[in-house]
Amino acid sequence: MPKYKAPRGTYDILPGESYKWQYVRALFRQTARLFNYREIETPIFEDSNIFERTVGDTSDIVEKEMYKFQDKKGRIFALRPEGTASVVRAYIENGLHVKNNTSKLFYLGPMFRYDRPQKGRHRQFYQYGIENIGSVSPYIDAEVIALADHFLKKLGLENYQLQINSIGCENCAKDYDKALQEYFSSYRGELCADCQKRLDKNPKRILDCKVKSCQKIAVDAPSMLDYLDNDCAANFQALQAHLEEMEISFKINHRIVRGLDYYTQTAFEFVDNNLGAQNTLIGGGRYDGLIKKLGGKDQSGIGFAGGFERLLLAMKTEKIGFATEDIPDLYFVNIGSKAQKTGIKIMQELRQNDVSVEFDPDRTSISSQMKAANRAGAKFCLILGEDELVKKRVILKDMASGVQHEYPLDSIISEIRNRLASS
RNA sequence: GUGGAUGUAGUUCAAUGGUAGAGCACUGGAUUGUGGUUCCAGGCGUUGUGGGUUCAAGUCCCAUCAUCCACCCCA
Repeated sequence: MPKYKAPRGTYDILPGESYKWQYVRALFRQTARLFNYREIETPIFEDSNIFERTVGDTSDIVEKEMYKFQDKKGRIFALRPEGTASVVRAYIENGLHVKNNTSKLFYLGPMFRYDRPQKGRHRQFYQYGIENIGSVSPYIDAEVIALADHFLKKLGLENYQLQINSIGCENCAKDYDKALQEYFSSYRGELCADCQKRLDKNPKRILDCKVKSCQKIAVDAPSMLDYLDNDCAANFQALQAHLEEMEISFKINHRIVRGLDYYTQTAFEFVDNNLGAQNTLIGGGRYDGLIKKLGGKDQSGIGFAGGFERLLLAMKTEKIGFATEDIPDLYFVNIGSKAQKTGIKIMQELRQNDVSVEFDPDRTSISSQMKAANRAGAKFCLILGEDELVKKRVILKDMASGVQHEYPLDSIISEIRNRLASS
């Protein structure tokens, strides 16, 4: 019936939900700070080349999911489909490497992909993520994972699993792709149509296929882990050792293939199987060529990103509570216009003293004002009528207990402040 | 991009092709100076939109848009 609706795949975060978002965002910021990451905000649109050159121009994201548009000068921009490329661009452009050898950055905000909406998937969705640029130490891989794990635990989630893999450096990956192509070629006719395409374009994806006949064939496919060179293998071993030191449980899943082209070596996912088809809570990995590709020094980086929607879904299925919804401290109930005048002055003063006050001038009867106070969840009611005005007193009522007392007008502010402080 | 299901009041849902209804929520009152319980009263909403079939369409058909779920992809 409404004339206008939110665009497909987008949605409004309404007051009944927004406090949950505040809560998870605050928790992520806190967690990032524990590990000394600092917040960065980048534009939500960028030169589309930034994504096309890094995410991979054969990936679905740039092939069909980007919101691209031209501005009045004909420049081609894209709404950011992910965060890493933008952060790295900002890192290079602002010379952040000069200040420190390594940069530890986190971000949060909306991302955009022209996808078919489904559970846990939207066209405008909200991600949080971190990037650690400049270090090649596998300890950092472990610490990045630890941060993600810490965050999920802090939220109270329990039903997730960490899966790790190494997809090797560029050289290992090449050898491995070749090996896969050799292996799967002999089964070409038995693979599904999609996998036949994947065989030429991106053979690793066959390992991920959900078609049963493909899975059967994939069981005996060569493992990436056998194709890692000495460095990559050592790093992967070191990562596992660090995770064990940190007592973070994980599972090696050599079928993790991150979708974005820039990933190398460490790849990991936090998966929650109660979420439905879109079950990746957090995904991340190391990206070695990315910084150079965007015009920076030959540095390495590692990071992850997670979707807030899926986080909220997981919290819902695990029945985890949030910090309470915002409610007013006080509701002002007035009877008569004279009382209202005095009340307005008191409210002004209360708000200047950090007391939140609600008042509805459209409600006249005291009964209806009390009802509204109750519904708003106010802790106290301030009741002011003609009688009190004459006595220069006001009534303060505790809504939970129903107990009320009169106080002199000139002491009410401090009385309320004391009562709120002790409640 | 593909497939399936679904679109009726703010919301959750009813209505053998024949005058569009209920619960919850909301507003007012009972209580003209006191909330939560209770009772009473208050509902035209282009039945998502546009066509078509029919004497007659919320109901059947087509298209379109949207939602949900899955494929795909990914956070």
